[in-house]
Amino acid sequence: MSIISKQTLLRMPYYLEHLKEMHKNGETVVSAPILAQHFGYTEIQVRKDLASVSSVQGKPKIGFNISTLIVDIENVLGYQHLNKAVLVGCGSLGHAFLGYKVFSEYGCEIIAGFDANPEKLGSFGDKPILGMNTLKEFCNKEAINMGIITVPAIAAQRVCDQLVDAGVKAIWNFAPIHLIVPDGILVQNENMAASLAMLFNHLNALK
Amino acid sequence: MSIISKQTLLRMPYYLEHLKEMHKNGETVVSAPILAQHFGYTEIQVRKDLASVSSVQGKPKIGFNISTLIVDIENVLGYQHLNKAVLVGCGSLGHAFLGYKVFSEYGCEIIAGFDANPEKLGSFGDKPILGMNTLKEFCNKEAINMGIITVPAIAAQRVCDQLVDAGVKAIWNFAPIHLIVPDGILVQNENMAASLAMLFNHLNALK
DNA sequence: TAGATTGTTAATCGATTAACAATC
DNA sequence: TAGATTGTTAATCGATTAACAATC
Repeated sequence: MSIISKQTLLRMPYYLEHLKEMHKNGETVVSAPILAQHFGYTEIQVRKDLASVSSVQGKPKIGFNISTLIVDIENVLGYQHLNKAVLVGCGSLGHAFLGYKVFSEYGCEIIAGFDANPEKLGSFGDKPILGMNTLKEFCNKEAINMGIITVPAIAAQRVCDQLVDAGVKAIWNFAPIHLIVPDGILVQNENMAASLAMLFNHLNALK
Repeated sequence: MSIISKQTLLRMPYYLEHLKEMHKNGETVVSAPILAQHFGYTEIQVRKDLASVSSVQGKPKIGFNISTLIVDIENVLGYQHLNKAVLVGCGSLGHAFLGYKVFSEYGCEIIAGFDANPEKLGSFGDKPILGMNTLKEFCNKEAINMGIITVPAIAAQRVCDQLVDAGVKAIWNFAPIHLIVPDGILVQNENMAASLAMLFNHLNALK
C-alpha cells in the first residue's frame, strides 16, 4: 500500500463495483490481467492500481483475494463510516440529490438542505430544508465538513463563502463556475457543461 | 486555432462563464494574466488555452476581444445548435435531469425519457416518458446520437447496449460502472462515487 | 520444473511550466 | 522608445506503458 495518485483514486469506484459483482457470483480471487481485460485497461496499469491500495501483496500465478481487495478499496474511498454533508440550493437538482439514496452507498449522507428562498423551507422527504441564516450554527453543531452546492452560477460564490465561514473543508460544486476559496479547502467540480463538451466534441468529430 | 487537448476542453466552460460575466459588466478585452489571476492558473496555461481556441491571435499589450472569444468558445463547445438527447432511467436523478433547464444552456436538449417500468410511462413536465421497446424507433426517427444513462448500476450495461443498437454514438453515463461499448462510441462517465472519493480523501488527510 | 502472475526499474507520452524572442 | 503581453521552443512533471527479474 503506497501513496495513491489522483487518477488511480478515480478508477477505484469502478474496480469496487466490479469486484462486488464477482464476489456475488461466488468468485474468490482475481488477477490483474482478468480485470484489465474487463475494463480495457493495460495489465500493468491494473497491477499498479491494485498494488497501491491492497493491504497484502498479490500472489504470483494466483492474484488477489477479492474480499480483501473490496475492504481495502472501501477503506481508501472512505466508506468505513458515513460522512455527513449539507446541500445548498434546493432546486430540481438539489431535490434530486436530497432524495437520491445511492449517495449513502458511497459513504455520503446529506443530513439537511438549505435554501435562500423562504418558500422552499420545510422539508423534502425525511430531510429538513433550512434557511441560510441557520447554516453556520447547524454546521458547527453537527460537525459538518462537507458541503454540496447546487445553486445557479450567479449565487455559487456567495454560497461557497458561507460554507467556508461555517467551517466546511470540502465542497462539491455543481455550478459551472470557478470558486475562489482559501488554502486548505478542496473544491471538487462536477461540471456538467464540461462533460457535455466532451460528448459534443466527439459527435462533431464524426461528421 | 489548433487541436484542443482534453484538459483544455474541460476548462473551457469555466472561461466561458467568466467571460460572459465580464461582458455583462461592459468589459471588452481580456488578457491571459487577468484570467490567470482569477482562476489561479498560470499565465502560460491560460495563454495556451486561449491560443488553442481563439479564431484570431491575441494582441500584445492588449489581449483578446471578449465577444470574439465567447463566440469561439461556444463553437468549440458545440453550443451553435441544440444537440438532442434521450435519457434512460426516470428515477429521482432522471426526473431531475428531465426538469433541469440548465442543460439547454450547454447545448443539450433532452427530448424524451425512457423507462423499463410501465408505471413510470407517460410524461414528466413537457417531456414524454416512453417504454424501452420504442427506444430504437424513436432514436432513428429523431436522429438522436446522444443518450444519458441514469439507471442503477445493475441495469446500466443492458441499457447501454440498447442505446448503441439504437444508433447512439455518445453516452453520458451516471451509473458507477464501466460500460463496454464498440469502437467509435464515446462513454463519458460522470462518476459521483469517484468525486466523493476525492472529497473524503482530502478530509481524511486533514485528520 | 514450467509458466503465469507478481513487483520493480526504465522509457514514453501528454500536459504543464519555464525561458525567451516578437510585437504593438 | 519602454513595457506589457503575445506566441514559440525547451524543460519539467505526473501518469502510463514497456521491459524484466522474482516467485509461487
